Amino acid sequence: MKLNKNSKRRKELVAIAARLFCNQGYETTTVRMLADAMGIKSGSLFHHFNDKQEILYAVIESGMLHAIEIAQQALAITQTPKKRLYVLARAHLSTLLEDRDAHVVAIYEWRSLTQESRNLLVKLRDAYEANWCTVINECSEAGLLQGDQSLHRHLALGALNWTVQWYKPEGQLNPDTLAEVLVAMVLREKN
Amino acid sequence: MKLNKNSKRRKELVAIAARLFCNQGYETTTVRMLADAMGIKSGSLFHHFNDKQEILYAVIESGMLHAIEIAQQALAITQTPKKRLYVLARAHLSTLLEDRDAHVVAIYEWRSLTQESRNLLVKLRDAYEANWCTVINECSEAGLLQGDQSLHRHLALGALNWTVQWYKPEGQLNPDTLAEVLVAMVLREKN
DNA sequence: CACAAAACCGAGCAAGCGCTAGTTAACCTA
DNA sequence: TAGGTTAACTAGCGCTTGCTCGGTTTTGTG
Repeated sequence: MKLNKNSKRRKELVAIAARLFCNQGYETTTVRMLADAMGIKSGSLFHHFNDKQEILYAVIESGMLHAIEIAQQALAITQTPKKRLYVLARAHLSTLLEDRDAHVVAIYEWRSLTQESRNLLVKLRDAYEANWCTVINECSEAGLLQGDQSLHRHLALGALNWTVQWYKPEGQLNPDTLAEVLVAMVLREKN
Repeated sequence: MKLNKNSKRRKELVAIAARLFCNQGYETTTVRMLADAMGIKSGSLFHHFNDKQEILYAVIESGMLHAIEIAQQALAITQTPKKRLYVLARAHLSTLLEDRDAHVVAIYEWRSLTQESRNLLVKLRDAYEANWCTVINECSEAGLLQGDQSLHRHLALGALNWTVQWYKPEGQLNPDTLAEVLVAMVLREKN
């Protein structure tokens, strides 16, 4: 049995699975729950995916691919180091908000992936974080920040990723301002 | 059947459960695995806990109670706002390292708690975060930082909590320095 | 040393789990 | 309209899960 990984139907199912995995967790979401939400019977699920873990993989992969795309686009049209740091942070927030389900799942359900799946996704994550390495290095060379670059990167990404725990886009704080504050924090500028 | 919540044996079991929940996740850790690691049979587990979820609750509660204790101690003997921010960050890192298992579980397995358990633990979390509210307000009144205090708190706690993802205490970076960098970041000071 | 309390054992139940097998129905294309 | 492809269905297998319960052993104490 071979599956069509790019089928339109499959993409719909992945989005539905992302929602359930995000809300209830991977392990507590049964294939029957997934099938119900998809409007099919549980057996039919395995026409689209080889097993349950493959659905989890597909959810996380889709979120990461989209994140990489958005970040590359933002950096391609931006020149100065400080602005590049800003658009990267802003892009990070965008993906965190747009594909919130997928990214929450990536953070919380990582350990339910097989080792093989993890290895593949680590490559995607590294490809994404390479953007951060580049931009932080640019800021460093421009004299905008001092010290351990990987430490700056980890602290910045930590502060950003933690926003899924508390940030509500319908509140007073908008993502643009949030990204600005984060840049000011990393570059030690009053704002 | 009434259980002794403060029994010594129970505390040992909670520490063992924390380790398993941290390494494999709550849902994928079976009561049989727990019992094995504890050196008893699965049925005997329910002599100490009413149900599996109660073990999860006990793990998280113990971590939070310890964190509150450490933070209070650190603040009790420290005066100036900047130093208080430092010792609070340093205490946060200490608990994150000493009770790593419990805190990882608190972050990742929150959703497996019953609503009732969550409500109880939210009170503990609020009690802990009240320290951060206080100290950040002190820094603000001393003119050390400007702007939205809760935003500063969320970004700082995010950067700190994310350390469980990457920080290895056996590496070059020691916790003291890490806490210093974090304070500098929050207060926008070069370091 | 008696005896209550605490800790543990061993067997197993009822429910739910991921997944499979075999089949049917709708749709496209030659 | 025949043949193939895709997507869905029904039914249920084999196993694991959290948890129960009656009985037994160990431990602490007056």
